[in-house]
Amino acid sequence: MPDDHLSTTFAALADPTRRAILANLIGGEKTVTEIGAPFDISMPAISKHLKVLERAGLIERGRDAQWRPCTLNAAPLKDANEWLESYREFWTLSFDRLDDYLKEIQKGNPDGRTN
Amino acid sequence: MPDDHLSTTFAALADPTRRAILANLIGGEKTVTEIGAPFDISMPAISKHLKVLERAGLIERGRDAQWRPCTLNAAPLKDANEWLESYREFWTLSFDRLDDYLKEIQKGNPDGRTN
DNA sequence: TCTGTATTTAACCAGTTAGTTAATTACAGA
DNA sequence: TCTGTAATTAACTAACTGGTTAAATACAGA
Repeated sequence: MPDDHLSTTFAALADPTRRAILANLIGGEKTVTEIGAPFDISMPAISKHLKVLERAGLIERGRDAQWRPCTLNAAPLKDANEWLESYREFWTLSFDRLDDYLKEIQKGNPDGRTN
Repeated sequence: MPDDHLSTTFAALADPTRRAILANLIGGEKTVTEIGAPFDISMPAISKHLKVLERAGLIERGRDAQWRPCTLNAAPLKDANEWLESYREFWTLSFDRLDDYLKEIQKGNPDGRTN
């Protein structure tokens, strides 16, 4: 995995377990055990996922006795969102649009415009 | 890499070469050779990147004699964008906000609110 | 200081990724 | 049909990923 900021963020998001962890942290600070509870994998596996999220800057880890509470840091998602944003005009223009276009023709609107 | 839709999309985006290829296709249809030209890697390597992008549904490939023109299909980015969108309220609330908060206190606004 | 709980590290494994070079396929045109 | 160009496939390699189990570390409290 290349080590630039955006690549690290997208790579961290390319795993459903990690996305679920982030979603879970929306509810606020959680310990590692709490984070791991919903998943059917070992604690070391959770620990590794947390390390990936931490390296991507998507979580922060505190210290409270033997607990290491994690909190969400969504800041890197802002950059990811900005990257995606420049494609916004294209995702409406893709297949969906073509679909609409074809449906429009079938309805007897020969120039295919919906507005 | 897990094979769910969103994971495949994010994984495809987790590489700067592939993101650059997509950015390049904003300019319209391109052949494989044209796509590869800016990069210092072999054609087979480009071919593999295109296969990853195709599997993620981010490009489509046509046929014109011995050329295989590629076009951007941004549709999968819409889902990625929607996933990110649910974190929007949090990325303003993270470190940046904390920064603002600290600056606000220093300016002598004891309750740290900007509004 | 001993015990129990929370978490990480070490060592390992199977599968994937991103790249390589060499060979192959697909096609247009002389 | 032969030649040149476009692109993919094959075979290989090194590094990374996501998981495992077993061991180590860090801490609170009796």
